[in-house]
Amino acid sequence: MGSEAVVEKPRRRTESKALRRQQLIDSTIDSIAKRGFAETTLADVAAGAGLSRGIVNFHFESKEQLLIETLRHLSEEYRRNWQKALDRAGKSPIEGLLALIDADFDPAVCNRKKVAVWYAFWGEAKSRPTYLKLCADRDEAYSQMMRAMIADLVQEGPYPGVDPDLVVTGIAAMTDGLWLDVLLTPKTADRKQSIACVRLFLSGLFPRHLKQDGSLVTDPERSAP
Amino acid sequence: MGSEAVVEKPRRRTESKALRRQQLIDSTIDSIAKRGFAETTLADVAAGAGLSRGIVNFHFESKEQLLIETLRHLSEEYRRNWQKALDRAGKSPIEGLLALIDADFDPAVCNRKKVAVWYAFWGEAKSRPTYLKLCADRDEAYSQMMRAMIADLVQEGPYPGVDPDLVVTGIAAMTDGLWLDVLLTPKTADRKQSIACVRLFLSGLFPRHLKQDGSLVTDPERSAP
Amino acid sequence: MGSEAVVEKPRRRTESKALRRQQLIDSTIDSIAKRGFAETTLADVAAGAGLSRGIVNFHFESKEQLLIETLRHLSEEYRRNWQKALDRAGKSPIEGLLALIDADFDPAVCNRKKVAVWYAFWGEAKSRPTYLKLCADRDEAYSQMMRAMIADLVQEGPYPGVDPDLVVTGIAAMTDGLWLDVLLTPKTADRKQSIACVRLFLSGLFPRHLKQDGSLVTDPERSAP
Amino acid sequence: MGSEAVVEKPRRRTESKALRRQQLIDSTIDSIAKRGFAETTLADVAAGAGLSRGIVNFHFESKEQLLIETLRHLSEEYRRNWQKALDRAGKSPIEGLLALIDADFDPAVCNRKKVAVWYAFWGEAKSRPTYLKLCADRDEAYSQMMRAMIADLVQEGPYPGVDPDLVVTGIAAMTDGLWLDVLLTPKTADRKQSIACVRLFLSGLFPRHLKQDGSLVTDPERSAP
DNA sequence: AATGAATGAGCTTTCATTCAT
DNA sequence: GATGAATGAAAGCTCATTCAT
Repeated sequence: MGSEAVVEKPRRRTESKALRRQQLIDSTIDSIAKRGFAETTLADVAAGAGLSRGIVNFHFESKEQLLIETLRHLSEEYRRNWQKALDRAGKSPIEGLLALIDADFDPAVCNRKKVAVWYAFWGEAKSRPTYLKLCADRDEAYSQMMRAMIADLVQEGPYPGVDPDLVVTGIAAMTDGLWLDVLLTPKTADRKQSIACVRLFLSGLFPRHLKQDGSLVTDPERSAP
Repeated sequence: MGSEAVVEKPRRRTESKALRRQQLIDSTIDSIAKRGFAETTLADVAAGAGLSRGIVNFHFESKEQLLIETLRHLSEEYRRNWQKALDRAGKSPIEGLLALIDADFDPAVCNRKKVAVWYAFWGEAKSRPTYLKLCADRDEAYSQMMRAMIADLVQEGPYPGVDPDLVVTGIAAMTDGLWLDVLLTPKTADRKQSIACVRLFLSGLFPRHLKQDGSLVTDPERSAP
Repeated sequence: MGSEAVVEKPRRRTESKALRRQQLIDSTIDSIAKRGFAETTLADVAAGAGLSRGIVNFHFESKEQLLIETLRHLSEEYRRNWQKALDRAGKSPIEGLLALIDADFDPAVCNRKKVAVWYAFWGEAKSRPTYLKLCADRDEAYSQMMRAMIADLVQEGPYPGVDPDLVVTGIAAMTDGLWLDVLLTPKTADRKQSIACVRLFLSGLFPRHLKQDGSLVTDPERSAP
Repeated sequence: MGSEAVVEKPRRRTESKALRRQQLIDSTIDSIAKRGFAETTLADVAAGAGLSRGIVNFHFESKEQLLIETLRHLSEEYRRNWQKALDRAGKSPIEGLLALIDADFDPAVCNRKKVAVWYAFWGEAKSRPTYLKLCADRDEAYSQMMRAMIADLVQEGPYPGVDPDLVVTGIAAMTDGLWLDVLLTPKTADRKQSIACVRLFLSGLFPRHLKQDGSLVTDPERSAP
């Protein structure tokens, strides 16, 4: 993580196209994180992958196409990460919700390099419709999945008067904003604190499921008060 | 707001330096919002301001300096906006807090153009230390001010077990994330809903001050429960 | 003729070298006619022949060599065309001359595609000595053959004061110029008119052999005046 | 003629735009004649004009635009040349016609450099609609002007049975073809011979005006036969 | 014999910066 | 102060050529 792709051994000239594309996407992510979006050149990307200058236009149509594929890759990786977390989590809504939140701060997706790249794409989204669409789609997939979960939780509570849509919007927003802290103040932002932060706010809304310290309310307790 | 700067009348060749600088900064904001950070050129900026090509290097040291001044201007505008809101607000912590939140979604600072530019700078922050510093400072100023307010609120509650730092982090994060919605899904994100969203989460933490529907608890009620 | 070479059936990997070379030359002619000389790439040529990218450098030394062979092929085809016409023509000088002129506007050599390619090579001739030589040789072969024919005609007339060399130069020039009309104004230039044009000019010089309407003077008439 | 533009003196940085454009067009003509169309790069053109690399895209939109303007310039120069010749010529049709033919072989327009460039453009005409249009227009202007002249001559003769359109086509074609000789065999092609060639063919069609040796028939003679 | 991934030189183009006016 | 022509470095991209397979 964070280092330029290094050529360990003189690699065979012909590798599978998919592998080459992945190498180039990885190098693109490295470069955007390191140099920024505006300063990333195809020469940087090629050099980072230990390949020759013309390679990108060979495997991708253009620089723009490479960037789009990079964003697509990032999106896919993000989606797979929370999907996997959900698969592993307990069946109850609150367990699923917490798994999802943990996943958002999993070092695999939430590290300074990846976050920097996400912000780079968001930063260009307004002026590039394709990015806008891909970013909006990512959020939409995440939100849809979480909405059902929160709705169940509200019913289970029950928590009358809590609008699930508003909760989803808030959690998703808080996550993105906490990522910004990872980017801007990496010293003070850390996984544990970020998760605690989200749980604190949730505990206020869902006291029958979550204590203020972020720990889960066990069923016997819940039935009691 | 939102349109390229237009030259209404043949302006006098000699205007004050400050005015020229402001014109160029405004045009820079317009261009970043319209074309994106990476695609903004000095020619665009000059043309947007109705001025000649060489003008930027005359009034600013370089393109980089113009961008830095633009970010500084944006930061300053943001700070003045919440400062003004605070000055106008009631003296109690909860009133101040709500005023602050409202200010964050004031159309003057939270519109798609300005938000796009903020994200553009955040997107470049990792690779440009100066931006990083300016962005972190903006957040720090905001957080410091809010921290005192939340601390008072927690004491006033009292809300034992609520960590003011965590609350500040969460609100600030949620705000930034809600801005992203303005950028990515302008159709569905609006001021009223954003404010409602933040208040909902606050109501969970500070029930003696804020009802779930986001309205203020009046003092007599509070003394009751 | 006129369309890109199409691969009808999965061809055997091993075809005779000569056939491959011919395929590539045909594809080169198609590409130059379609895209122009400057825009013709080896990838175009290979794709047009339904073959792989590296093929040209395999069957020809280089792109330049392919182009030279293409010009050579064109020259050869042109020469064979008038040769064949002469073989078929009557033995008299005027019959030979008319056969030659007809041959120059035979659709096999004088169609918009082929003419475009000829002009493409002429267009590059000044800066490429090899092209210059090949083009000059083509003209020389044609002129030499025609010179003898005209000389006979002049003697047969007799047409004292008509310089055969000048006549040859003029006819050859008119032919090339009429080809340009095929290239530039294909709508109005056609075989019949082109032939009529050349014959009109010849009728003025050789009135004992050719009438103003382009038809042949029969022997009995000729003896008369 | 024929040599690269040379920088005689350290020229002032700011020259009129028109002058710069002309310099670049001249350099383009030099380069196409020297290196050919396909091998002419903007770097060559800029260097030939003694200017910096980026200059062409500054004064012309693109390379293609420069080439189009070059062709336009060439066309204009050609038209002005025969126009001027006509203005100077005697009023009679035959005098005008001969002046026109002389003009076509005037060293100002018919020299190896210029002819090479004309052929370069003709060589690319099929695949570039703009060139095609410009070239066709050039021919059309020339033909229209000459058609009237020939029609008068035919009437004056009278030369019943001579189709003026066919004569115009033939003369124009012969001219273009004789230019090709200047390009391909500069040693043997010269102004005097080219003019003699055209006149020879005309003398056959218009014997009351032109003798076989190319000299003019004086009026008294004409009335005689 | 044939393929097509890979190379890298060189192209057009862009653009921050300079500077004579 | 302000202009905009000019510069030249560096970008994205093209493509002839090479070569492992």
